[in-house]
Amino acid sequence: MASDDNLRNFDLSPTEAVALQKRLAPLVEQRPLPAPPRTVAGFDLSTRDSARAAAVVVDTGTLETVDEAVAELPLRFPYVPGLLSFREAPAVLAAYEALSVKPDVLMLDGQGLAHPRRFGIACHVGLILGVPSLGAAKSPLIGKGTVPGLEKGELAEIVHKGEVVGVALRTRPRTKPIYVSAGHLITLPEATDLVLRLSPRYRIPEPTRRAHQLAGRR
DNA sequence: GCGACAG
DNA sequence: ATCTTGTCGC
Repeated sequence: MASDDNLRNFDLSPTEAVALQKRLAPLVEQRPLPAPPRTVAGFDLSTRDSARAAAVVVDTGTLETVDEAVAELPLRFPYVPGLLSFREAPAVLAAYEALSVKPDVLMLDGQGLAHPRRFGIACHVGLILGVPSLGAAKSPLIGKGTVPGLEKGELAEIVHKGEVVGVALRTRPRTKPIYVSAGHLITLPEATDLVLRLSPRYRIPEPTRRAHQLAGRR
């Protein structure tokens, strides 16, 4: 149908991409997960001439990797802050399709609602797939001055235009925080809890760490 | 108008 | 993201 064609359209100019974000942002929903998630898939990619995306599905209870996949696609959009999904989402979606085990939640390396137009890559991918998603970024796009306490688990809300759009979360003591925000079909508290539980030892949550390793460089 | 700016 | 070895600190 026509709506599906719109959602999957990445053949746009930066100006058109911004317009599309404004049109799709209202469709993103923040709501509780239907049930406690058993699996979370982390996505990451390495880029050169083409983009190599990797997806790793992790069991939230044991932290074991239960499935993984990679996909390679040519890069067709430049890196523009605020428009990351138009560059990375095609490869991420291909990696998702290649998975045998479909995850309960998607963890993207970037922002969700903590975005100037409330439409970071986690919102975009989650909306396209209709699957709960969250953004766990290594640096902020908005909310730069938000600093949480130094102990693991401490957080500080990222407020933008009067709204709490995410949190800066300390996943490791005295180490730079991870910026968490809801993508689609999940709440911020749920996203924050998941990221923390999936970061038992390192700053970067396990799903993302493993996907980063798998995407590797060539 | 001048900076800032996920990966 | 990518270019790149050793090194300081918990």
